[in-house]
Amino acid sequence: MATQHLDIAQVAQQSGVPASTLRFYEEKGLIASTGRRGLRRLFDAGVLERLALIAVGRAAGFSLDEIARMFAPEGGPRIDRQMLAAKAEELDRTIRKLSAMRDGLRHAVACPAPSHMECPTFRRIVRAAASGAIGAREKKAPKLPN
Amino acid sequence: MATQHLDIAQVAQQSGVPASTLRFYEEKGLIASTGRRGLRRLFDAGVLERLALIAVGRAAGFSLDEIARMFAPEGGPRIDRQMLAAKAEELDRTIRKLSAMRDGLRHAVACPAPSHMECPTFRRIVRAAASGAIGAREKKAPKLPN
DNA sequence: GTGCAACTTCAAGTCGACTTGAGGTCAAGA
DNA sequence: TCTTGACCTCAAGTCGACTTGAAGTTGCAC
Repeated sequence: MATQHLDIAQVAQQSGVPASTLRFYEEKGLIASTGRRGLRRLFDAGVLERLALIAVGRAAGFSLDEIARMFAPEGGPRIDRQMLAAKAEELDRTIRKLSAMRDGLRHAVACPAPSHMECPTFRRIVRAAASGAIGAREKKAPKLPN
Repeated sequence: MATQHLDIAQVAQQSGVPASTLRFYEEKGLIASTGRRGLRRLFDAGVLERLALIAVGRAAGFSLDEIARMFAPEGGPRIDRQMLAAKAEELDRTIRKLSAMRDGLRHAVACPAPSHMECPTFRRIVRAAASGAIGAREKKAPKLPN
């Protein structure tokens, strides 16, 4: 045998991704099964890495369709580098905002002000984090596990 | 007049948040109107800051309910500092993952490998970003505008 | 006083990402 | 051979966060 084959239950167990989600991802073209044993899907071990990639992409706020577009064409139509660069920029802005939010939360933990909105430091942090976040609706943000 | 009053259309225009969303947020208790002119809601100018806060919270991946819990009780039951600290930690982990993802994307832009999965650098970055992201499903991550 | 654009309420619809349920199939162990 | 349990398919349901639509009301310009 070439690479190791795992059935769907093993992939689910090793990745933590439910079998129902694996089927759903396959249907969406995000992962591919390499065959069947009876009815059961078999996956190449590489699927685990791919799932990790999908998880990270989701964590970064990309939709499944975007992830598919970014990584699906293995040797396909050629990946859009400009799009990737734009995504990296987007991510960078997100990171800056989240950093401000984190600082704001840490401050709130320590701050004695009765309501955080009355604390000038907190308000300054919010303003920093919010610059541009408002008034330019596009999509929204995701929630990370772990 | 004490503070400046804005009607819902002005708030919508200045914040970029649709009036329907403002009504929805009010219903959820995230913002409060200070009165009415006829049927029309009037808001205190401070609502703009509050909306910014909500936007940043969303960008950080918090649900509306979580945001409400974090900031709603203006002088209320007392804010849960431990929860805020935990959120800050969570955010910090998210930020590290997103940073890895961003680096991965930037590398992908420059990398000549035919498929990114075949590039050792990219795979290393994915592994770094994924550590813990997989196998510990809980929720998912946000998508930031702007 | 009359129009009407812009607001109001309330219920229902939408969207992405899955999950759940009903009914079916199969490989492997007793 | 027969059971059984884990998988299969396909349709429908769920959840959060809004958006849309129908039907009603009203401040303000004329």
